Amino acid sequence: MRATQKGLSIEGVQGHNRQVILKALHDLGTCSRKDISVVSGLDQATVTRAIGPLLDDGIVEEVGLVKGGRGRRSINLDFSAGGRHILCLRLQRRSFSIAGFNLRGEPVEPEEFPIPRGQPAASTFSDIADALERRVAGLQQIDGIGIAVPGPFLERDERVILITESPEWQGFDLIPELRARFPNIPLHSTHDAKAAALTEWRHTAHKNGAKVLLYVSAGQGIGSALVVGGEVYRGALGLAGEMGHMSIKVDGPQCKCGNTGCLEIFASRIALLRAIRERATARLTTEATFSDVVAAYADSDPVATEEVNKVARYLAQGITNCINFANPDLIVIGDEYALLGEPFLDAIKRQVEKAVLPSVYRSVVIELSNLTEDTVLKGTFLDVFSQTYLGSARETQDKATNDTG
Amino acid sequence: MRATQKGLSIEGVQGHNRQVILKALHDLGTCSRKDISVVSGLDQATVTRAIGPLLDDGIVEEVGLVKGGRGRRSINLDFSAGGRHILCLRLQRRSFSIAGFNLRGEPVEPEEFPIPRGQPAASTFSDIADALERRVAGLQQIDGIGIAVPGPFLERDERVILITESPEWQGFDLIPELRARFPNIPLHSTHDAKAAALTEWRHTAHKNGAKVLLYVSAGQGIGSALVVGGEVYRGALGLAGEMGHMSIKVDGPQCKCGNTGCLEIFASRIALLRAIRERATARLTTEATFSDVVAAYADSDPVATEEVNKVARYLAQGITNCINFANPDLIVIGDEYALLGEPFLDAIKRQVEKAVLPSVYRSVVIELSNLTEDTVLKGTFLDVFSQTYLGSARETQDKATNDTG
DNA sequence: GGAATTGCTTGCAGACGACAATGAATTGAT
DNA sequence: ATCAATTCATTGTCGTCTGCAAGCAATTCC
Repeated sequence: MRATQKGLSIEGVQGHNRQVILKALHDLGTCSRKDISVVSGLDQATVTRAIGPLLDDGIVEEVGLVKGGRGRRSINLDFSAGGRHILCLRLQRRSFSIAGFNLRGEPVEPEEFPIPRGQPAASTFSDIADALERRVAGLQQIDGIGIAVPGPFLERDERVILITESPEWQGFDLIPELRARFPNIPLHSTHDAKAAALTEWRHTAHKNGAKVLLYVSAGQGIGSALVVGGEVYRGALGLAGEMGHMSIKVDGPQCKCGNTGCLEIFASRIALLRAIRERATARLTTEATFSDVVAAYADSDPVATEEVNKVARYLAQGITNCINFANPDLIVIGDEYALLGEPFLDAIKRQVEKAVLPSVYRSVVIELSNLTEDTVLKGTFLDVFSQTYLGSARETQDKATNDTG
Repeated sequence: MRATQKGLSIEGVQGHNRQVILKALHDLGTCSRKDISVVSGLDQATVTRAIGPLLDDGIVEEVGLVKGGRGRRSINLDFSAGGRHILCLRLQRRSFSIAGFNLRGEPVEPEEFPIPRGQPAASTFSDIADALERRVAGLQQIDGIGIAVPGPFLERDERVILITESPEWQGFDLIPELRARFPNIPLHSTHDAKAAALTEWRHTAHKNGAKVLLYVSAGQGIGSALVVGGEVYRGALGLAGEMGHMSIKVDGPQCKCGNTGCLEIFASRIALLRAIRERATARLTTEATFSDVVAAYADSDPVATEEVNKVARYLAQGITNCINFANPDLIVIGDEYALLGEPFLDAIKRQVEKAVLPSVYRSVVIELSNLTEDTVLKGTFLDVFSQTYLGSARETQDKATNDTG
C-alpha cells in the first residue's frame, strides 16, 4: 500500500459529495432530497444542486410525491429505471445466466443458457459473447458489465485458478477475452460467493445493523465471503474467502488443493451425497439427488438425518473457526444448503454455541438465506454499480473515469 | 453500519487535507513540503498553508535542511520530538510496561514492573495507575493514553473476556477504571497482537508494498491480527484474530474456550513444553524452559527438533487456513517463537507450500519478526497516534474532538 | 557574479457549500 | 373559504479553501 491517500481539491469536493449523496440514496432507497440532506449532513441546497445534473444524466429520477405528513409533500427520488443499465453474467459449471439491471437493481429479462458437458471453452465463450452482444444491442445504454465466476478466482490476474471438476476453462482467459470483445464498456469481474454476499448484505445485514457479515455459500463447494461495512473483503489477490479449503482435520484426507482435511471434503454436497449413497436405502438409493436428501431430511428419514447432521457438525466447525478469526456479527448460510431449512440451521447453531465463548455466541446471529432472487447475479450488479456510481474503488483506479458529471 | 458517510463541507476540506498531509508525513518519515505535495497530489501552496498551524501547535517541526541536489535546499519536516507525548501501557500476565512516546514514535524511558503472582486486580490496578500518574506528571503534554491487553479482548465493552491462566482480572473493568482516573486524557485500548501487528506493518509490510499482513503472535498463546492497508481488522466486536482458537482437528481435545482441537492446544509454548517435558532427556529435563528448547533446537537436539517440527506442522496448518480465508500477501511470525529462527520458519514454509495452491504460495511471503523493540508497546502508540492525529476513526467517533487546529 | 535550478511563500481568482431568505405545496383551524 | 402553520425545494449571498502563477529564497554551475 505505497500510494498515500490523495488530498482533496475544491473541485474534488463536489465529486465526493455526489458520491456521498448517491450512497445515501442507495442505502435509503426511494427518498426525498430532505432525507438525503439529513443522513449526509449536507445542506438541502447542496443536495438539490447535486441532484440536478444527476437528473439530467438519467442516473436519478423523480418518482412522484410522498404521501402522508403536513406541509409540502416531498418529491421522491430513486435511481433511474430506464435508460442506463448494467449487464451481468453469471458463469456456472453447467450453465450461464445473463440479466440486464436497471440502476435500481431490477433485473431485465434474466435468461439461463446451458453449457453442454465437455464443451471446449472457446465454444462456450462464443455462446456467452453472442448472448451478451444481443443484450448490448437491445438495451439503451450499458454503463458496465459484471461477471461472476465460480471457484477460486485470482482477481488480480482475473483468472480462475482451479474450478474443481471443471477443467475446461483452465488456461482460457475469459475476462480479458470478453474485455477485448466489449472494449468500450467497463468490465468488472468477481467471485460468485462474494457477489452473493453483497446481495445478502444489502437485504439482510444492512437492516439488522450488522457490521461484519460472513456469508457461507454451501452447496457443490463451500465458499464464503466477508463483508465489512458494505465492502467485500478480498484479500491481497482477491482470493479471500476460500472457507472450503480451511482444514478442520490436520491429519485428514488429502484435498485436490494440496491441503489436508479441507472442510469441503467433509461438508460439500458431493461429500454428503457420497456418504448417503454408500448407505443406500429404499428411500435414498445410490442414485439419490440432493433434492431427495432435502425431502428425506424434512421427513426425518434416519439416514438423511444422520448424514446431514454430520455435515452440520463439520460446517459448524468451519463457521466456529471463522467466528474466532473474523468475528462477524451476522452469518448467513446460502446456496443449496439453505434448502435444508431450520432443523439444519438449528443443528449448526447448537454446535457453534458449544464451541465459542458465550459472550461471542450472543453477539452473532446465524441465519439461512431466504432470498429468492439469484443472489449472485444481483450481487454482480451491486458490485459493478458500486464501482461505477458510488466510487467504491477497487484499487484499479481507471484513469478514464467515465464522466458522470 | 446504518450511518451513511458524511458529506464534506468546504471547511471540512481543510481538516481532511490536514489529515492527508499528516498521513503522508507519517508514511514518508522525515521529508520536505515538496515531497508531501507530490505524494498527496496537493499543491505546494496548500501544503505550506496546512503545515503552518501544525508547526505552531507543536505537532510538526522543521528538522534542518536536506543535503544533496541542486537549487534551494528543502526544509525537512518531522513530527515534533518534544512537548506532546502519548503514554502507553502494555499489560502482560506477570508484568506491565510503560513508556512515553513522542510524536515520532520514539519511546521515552520504557519501564517494566512485575505483577506479583496472585496479586488481586485492585492492587495491580493501583500500581499501574500510580506508575502512569508519575509519567503524566513528568511529561509536558499527554495527548493520549494507549493500553494493550493480552488475550481475547472485547473491544466494544473494553473488557477482557478470558485470559487463560490468569483469572485475576476477570470481572475487573480495567479500562473504565483507568479512564475514570485520567478523565481528561483520551484513552484507547487494544489487543496486544493487534498492536504488534501494526508495528510490523509499519516496519516490514509497508516497505514491501504488502497489502494484507497476517501477524501471528506465537508464544504462550497463539494470537494473530490482520492488517489491511494499514488498518487493523477488528471484526464486529474487536475480537477478530483469535487464531489460537481455530480448530485444526474437529475431533480433537476439548479447549477451555469450548471448541475442540484448537491450534493453541497443539502449538502454544505451553503445549510444546509439556510435550518436551514428557520426553525428558539429560539435556531437556522435566524443568526445561522455552529458552532451553530454543538452544537445544539450534543445536539440532533430536527431541527438540522433533517436537518443534510438530509445532511447526500445526502452526503451518493454522497459517494455511488463514491464507485460504484471508489471502494475505505477507505473514510475519512474532513473539517468542521468532527466537526459534530460520530452521523453524523453513519447516513452516515447507508445510505451507505443500498445502496451498502454487499460485497462492508464490504470492505470499512468510517471515519471522526481526524487530528488537517492544512491538506491542510501539503498536499501542501507533494505534493512539493514528486515531489522534491521522483520523483513523475507530467507530466511537468522540463528539469532543480535541481541537488540534 | 550571473544564469539556472529547486523549494517555499504570497497574491489572486474560481469553485463550492453553509446560511438565510424566498417560493411552492399542503394541512388544519377559524 | 381563507389564512396561519408547516414542510420541502430553490435561489441569492458570503466566506472559505484550493489551484495557479508569480515572486522570493537558497544553492549549484558556469
